Amino acid sequence: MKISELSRRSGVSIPTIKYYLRDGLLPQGQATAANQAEYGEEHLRRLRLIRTLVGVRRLSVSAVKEILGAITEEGDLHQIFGIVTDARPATKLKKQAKEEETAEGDTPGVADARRLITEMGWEVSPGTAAIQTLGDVLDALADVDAGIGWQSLLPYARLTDRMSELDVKQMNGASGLLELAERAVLVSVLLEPALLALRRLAQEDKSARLFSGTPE
Amino acid sequence: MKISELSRRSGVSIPTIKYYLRDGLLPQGQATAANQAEYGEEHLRRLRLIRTLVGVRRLSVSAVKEILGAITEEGDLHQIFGIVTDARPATKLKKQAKEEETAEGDTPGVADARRLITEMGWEVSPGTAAIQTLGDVLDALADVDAGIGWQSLLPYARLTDRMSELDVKQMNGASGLLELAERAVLVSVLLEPALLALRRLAQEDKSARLFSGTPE
DNA sequence: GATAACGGATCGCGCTACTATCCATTATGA
DNA sequence: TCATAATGGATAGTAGCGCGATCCGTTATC
Repeated sequence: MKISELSRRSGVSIPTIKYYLRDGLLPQGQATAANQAEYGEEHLRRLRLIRTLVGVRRLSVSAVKEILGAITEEGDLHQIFGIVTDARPATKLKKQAKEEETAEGDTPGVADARRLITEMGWEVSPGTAAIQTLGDVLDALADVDAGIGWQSLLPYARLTDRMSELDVKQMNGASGLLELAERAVLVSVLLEPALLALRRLAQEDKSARLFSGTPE
Repeated sequence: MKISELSRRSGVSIPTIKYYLRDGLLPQGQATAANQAEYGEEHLRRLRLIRTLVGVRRLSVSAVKEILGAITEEGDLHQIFGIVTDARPATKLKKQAKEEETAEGDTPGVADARRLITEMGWEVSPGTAAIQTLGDVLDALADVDAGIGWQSLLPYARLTDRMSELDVKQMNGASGLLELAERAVLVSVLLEPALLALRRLAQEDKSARLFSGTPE
């Protein structure tokens, strides 16, 4: 398959494919001459996966690159889950705002996040990016004085614990290791917007029953 | 309070504050002269909320603007929830990819999303953006042949249903209507990255127990 | 043997979220 | 009182991201 066919079958323009090739998102095809290369079905699968993560999940190209790197390097599924978990969604902000940003120790929020993890009995690697994310949110909640602390998140944590059991159940039925890894990415990453959408729908349903038509 | 004090107390640079004022994210201060204006505590609160949504939740400035508009316009809490739910997180993609994008009817995924909502007994306005989001994910799952359909999402939906009950419980204790609306935004929007982080931590825990050290 | 497609590289573009600079005006303090 | 600094308002510039457009010399195709 040449690049034009790859473009037609994937619906991705040739300049975009070239861009992904340059950036290392998509592996180079088998070169047959100085200016000819052959692409296979794996390239098509890859390309579809990339477009799904970028288009639907709205990950940055660099984040997708990290995830694809994790898939490609051989490793057990737990390692893949770990790297996928660590993949950062977007760019960071500048400094300013607070000194805590540059401090080398844990922020109060991160300490609370670790408390929550201990309370749940979860065993996770202590440097996971998710801990930082959770800590950032707890810091922000404290900053705006929302009255929502880590204990308030415990019931949420119990629900996500059950969710993750569903997640690992979705992993059955994949054949090869590569396919299993791709499936892990889909379940872990692509389901995220779906879960948020489900929560918002459920919120709308609940808020209709409780708050509608009852202004101050 | 003048702009320099607002900047110091919020940690946001003066040019950025000016930018938010221009963009209508932050209401203008009370003008006391041609080149003097007075800002109050509400401006400080607003600014902190903006920085939280942009910095922690990583919403785009335009999305934050929509949400703040929803807060400010008087309305019942259910309306606010609805508008917050509809607020789009990022920019759209170009066309191409599939013809379904431009089709005016529902995609198969959106139809499935509506089936799921019916099955859950949820009552939501039929034009909610969350339905589209959910449909997009279902379409993407079908495209990559993941074997995950709307029925697979039912157990997830039941968990998010319980989550939303927690969410509305968090709404207690706010005094004014404005404060209630801000709280709704925090619970609905700011908790999203926290929930994803919790799910990832739980996934790492579960995958460690099930998959670690068992390569092909 | 003309034409089209190929790969590879470079340049440019539209968008976002700011940042920097300039300006005339107004507060501030020795 | 008068130099200095800060203010609001406007305009212009910036960095990064995700591509698209174009040129190039080479190679398949009819």
